[in-house]
Amino acid sequence: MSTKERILDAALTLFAENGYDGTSVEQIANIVGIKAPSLYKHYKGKEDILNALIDSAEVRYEELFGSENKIGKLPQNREEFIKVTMEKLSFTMTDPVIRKTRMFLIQEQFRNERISEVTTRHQLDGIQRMYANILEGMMNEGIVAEDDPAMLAVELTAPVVLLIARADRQPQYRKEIMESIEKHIQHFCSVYM
Amino acid sequence: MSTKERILDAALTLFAENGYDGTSVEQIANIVGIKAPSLYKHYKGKEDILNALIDSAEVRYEELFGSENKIGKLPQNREEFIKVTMEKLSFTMTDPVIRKTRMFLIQEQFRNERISEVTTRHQLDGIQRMYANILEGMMNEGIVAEDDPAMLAVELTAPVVLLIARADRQPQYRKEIMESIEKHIQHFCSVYM
DNA sequence: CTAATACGCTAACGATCATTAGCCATATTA
DNA sequence: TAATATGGCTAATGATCGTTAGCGTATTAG
Repeated sequence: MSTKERILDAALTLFAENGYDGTSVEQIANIVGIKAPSLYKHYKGKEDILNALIDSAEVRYEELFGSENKIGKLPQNREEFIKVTMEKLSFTMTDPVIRKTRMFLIQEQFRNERISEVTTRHQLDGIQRMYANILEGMMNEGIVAEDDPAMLAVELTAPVVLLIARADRQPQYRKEIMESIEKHIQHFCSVYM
Repeated sequence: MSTKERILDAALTLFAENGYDGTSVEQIANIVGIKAPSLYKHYKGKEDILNALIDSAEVRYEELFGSENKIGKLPQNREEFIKVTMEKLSFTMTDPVIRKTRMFLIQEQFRNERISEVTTRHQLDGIQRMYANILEGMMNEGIVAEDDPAMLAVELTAPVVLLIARADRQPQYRKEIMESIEKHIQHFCSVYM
């Protein structure tokens, strides 16, 4: 990894942990293993690092939820749907970069309009559009009862997003939270499938 | 309002807007109309103000969701339930103190364990326990189909909480978000009532 | 081979931060 | 009425912040 990338990586870790204002340029440099002024050979300043991080958050959002339904082929029944969904969520929940990006965005969401928008996409639009696609496909195949797919996607994803946010906040309850998520998905399926 | 209260009030406004680390003691003093050092006649330091704010957030949580179902008498039908719920949500969404408390907590949720817990109560446990009570009551009276009340409360409140958070982030969409909330509640009722 | 670029370093800058010391006027209490 | 407490003020402190200047070395380009 290049120094420039390692700076971004360190900044993401620290911003997620302590927020932008709670992180000093020196702390970032420390993790990278250089002195603070050397950092300015790679970025114009602290704000520049912040913007680069938002850029990479946008890219990651595209990778996760972007353009087409990235879940592979459509689940063919309730059990398969639950299995695939839980796997994807478990990954989202534990992958360090995704997790840090989420924590970083949530803390800085009021800082400027761009972060507000990215946060909304991360927390709402992205996942919901993805599941709206999946559910619509399953409706067409008669696996899911006919309904507004966008609406159903909200009902499915909102509790999950909130519970994942709680796991970020209180990682000591990760196991129980994972069970709550599964319980919710089971309930969702029992109502709509 | 006493100076001590006005300091808390100013701090809440600034912490909600710029976060704890993004707010200086001088800014707080400016709003109150005193000089920064005078502030130390009322609080030991900045951290002390933070703790007092968390205290008052806990009190507010108790007032909003605490002990008993505070929604008054049980709604007797679907229309009444929607009306009462929308009123309560509209208040929660726009009341300045509640809104600022929410924004403050969300930004500082990773700062320490106490804030983590209060945030969880504010965002999850509080509202959900309240609606679990209401829904259970309505089940007993045969208005709502028999089900796990806690589960149903999650399905009802999670999308609402997420959408309110979005309204905090992007107030320019408040109207559309309010409509989304109503649409979701209608959908919820059409499924379970 | 030489010039230029990239990237590390130290030293130092001014700005801002939270906080303390100490002074003074007013209000409260003994 | 005297003593004390309250709550404002100015001045100043040391710490930390982000950032710049400028130097040296190694790599790259012409």
